[in-house]
Amino acid sequence: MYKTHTCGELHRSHVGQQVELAGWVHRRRDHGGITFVDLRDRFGIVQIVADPTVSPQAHRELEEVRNEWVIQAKGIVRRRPTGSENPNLATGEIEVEVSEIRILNPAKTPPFSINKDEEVDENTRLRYRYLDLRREQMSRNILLRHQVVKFIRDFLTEHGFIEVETPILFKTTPEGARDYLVPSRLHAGEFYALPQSPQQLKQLLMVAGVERYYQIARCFRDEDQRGDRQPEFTQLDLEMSFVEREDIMALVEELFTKLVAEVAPRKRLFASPWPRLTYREALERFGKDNPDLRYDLELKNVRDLIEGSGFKVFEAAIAQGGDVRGLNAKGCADYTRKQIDELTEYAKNFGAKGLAYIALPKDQEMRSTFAKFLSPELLQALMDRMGAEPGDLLLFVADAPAVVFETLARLRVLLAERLKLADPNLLAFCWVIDFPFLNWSEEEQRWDPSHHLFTSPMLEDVPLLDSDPGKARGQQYDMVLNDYEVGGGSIRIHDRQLQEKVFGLIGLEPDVARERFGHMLEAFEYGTPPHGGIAPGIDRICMILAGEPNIREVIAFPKNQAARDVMADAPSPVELKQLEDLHIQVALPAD
RNA sequence: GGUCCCGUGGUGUAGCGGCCAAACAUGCGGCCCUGUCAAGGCCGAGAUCGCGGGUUCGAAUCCCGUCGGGACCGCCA
Repeated sequence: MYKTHTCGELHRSHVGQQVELAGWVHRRRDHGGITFVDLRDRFGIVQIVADPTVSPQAHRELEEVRNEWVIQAKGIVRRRPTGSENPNLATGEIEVEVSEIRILNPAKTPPFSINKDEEVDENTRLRYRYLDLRREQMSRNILLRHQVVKFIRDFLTEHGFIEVETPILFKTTPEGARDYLVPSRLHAGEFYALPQSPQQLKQLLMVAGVERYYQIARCFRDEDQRGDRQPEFTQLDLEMSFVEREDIMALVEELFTKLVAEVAPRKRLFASPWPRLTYREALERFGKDNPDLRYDLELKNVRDLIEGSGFKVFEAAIAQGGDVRGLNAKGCADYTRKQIDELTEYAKNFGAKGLAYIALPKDQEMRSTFAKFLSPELLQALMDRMGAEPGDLLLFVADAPAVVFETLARLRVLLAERLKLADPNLLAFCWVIDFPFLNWSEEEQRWDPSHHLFTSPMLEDVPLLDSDPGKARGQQYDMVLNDYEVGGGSIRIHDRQLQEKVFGLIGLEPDVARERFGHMLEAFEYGTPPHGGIAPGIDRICMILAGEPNIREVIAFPKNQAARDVMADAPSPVELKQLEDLHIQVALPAD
């Protein structure tokens, strides 16, 4: 070993000890006569002192040394002279008086500073990710991620789970996201697919009698990127046999409640036990099924109040089966026309034709897009419904229900951001349950599973699959945290007949279903336990626990928005020979 | 496929028609300095303003295109 101690562990109890340290030069302060170097390793920073009268060799070597050089230092730990302790440093009570310095590897000046927490262009950070990861914030994030995964592994192991690896080379499932394909050398014209999740495999492990499975599983989806989406990402994939919805939810709730206390003690839970919302309730109150519960700003249905008011915009929407709902932007009555226009423009992105509003300034006259239809009684009724008082701004959307929900949900998030309503130290976990089992897809003209095609309907709703499939509820549950869906799961179908029925409902021809999922159907005939599971997203959870704005900050080597690794420059062209081995011809787009 | 935003020394910013062959901070190089810890002092090097075209007497600044990056929509069972 190059070191007897880590930089971070040294303490006044080590005073008098001869130590050997190795690490990176974090900073160097050359006073001419005496030189200080902050030596950094993963565990912390310690000050080493080179006094030319004690060791001319060490002092001379440190004259050469620059930031990020890798060095080894031998010396004696001693208390710092009184008055020169550094309370900002964990090791600030002591220092190491060096007797010998060995330069292990010099370093070029890095393209950005490692020892300072300053904004750097992300492209540059990604090109030099190995340097970026040396920076305190990134190394903290990577450590946090390790602690999260470690906690999960320990917790689940204690609860009788075993981690089983599943294949990365598997089979295409065209009904989900776009697959990443891997050509087969041995089977010309055939392809493996990288798993979008180990869904089928974990169910087959239940058939195999594993009963309690988990995996820190890499998943792959070839879709466009977002701040919370990468082409490859990591899920805690988990499955249990002989359980019902409640069992999974209780387990996961306990897991993450304890995890937060352990690895993010400075964060507070918004509510424990976690609130549960039905899908319908989430929609009614927040406009979406992954609501941020950290603040109120709830949607209110005002259709019954407004019906018959004579305001054409509202009446027309209602006549077409639409809704009228609103939000109370507390204290925003002084928004200018321009600010409201901005909100309106934003709302139009989501299909709303416009925004109706009532501004209620204190000491001034009310302003409204539909003032002349607002009788004193109607105004009062609206204010009562919206919980409004002078100073507030009421915003309304009248449209098809889906548009109303989407628009108001977006406005709610936007306003909360502007009004700083969301406490960044709060973790608002909640469950959303009772999802519709199927959603009607307009463009495909058929039913789509709202979760995935192995999700079980509520057993009491199975008869509805024949009579009124849209009314059936699924045994699905989503885990939501601060405006993000961080996990989804369900009780699965474990019966071949029911599975085939669902395949039929979503328009999978029996022969296609057998070709793609024959192994599942067959397995279900060999004694399959009732089972279910969930798959929380590790990246998103770490991102929120770390307080980061995107998932790339908690992934050591992420891809950029164009799904490129800018450090290694992947993807890249390959040798013709490689393509020939794989029986692949490249057909580039014409232009 | 679409919408919006950004691109100025190594890094982060300022400048947004002439005062700019570009300013500030930091970093970098040299010299001085024995108790600093974002050490300090002095000196110095470093950008044809992403690229191409256009408008103009004059462009970092305005326009068009292009490339790169980011946010979002579509997409993500």
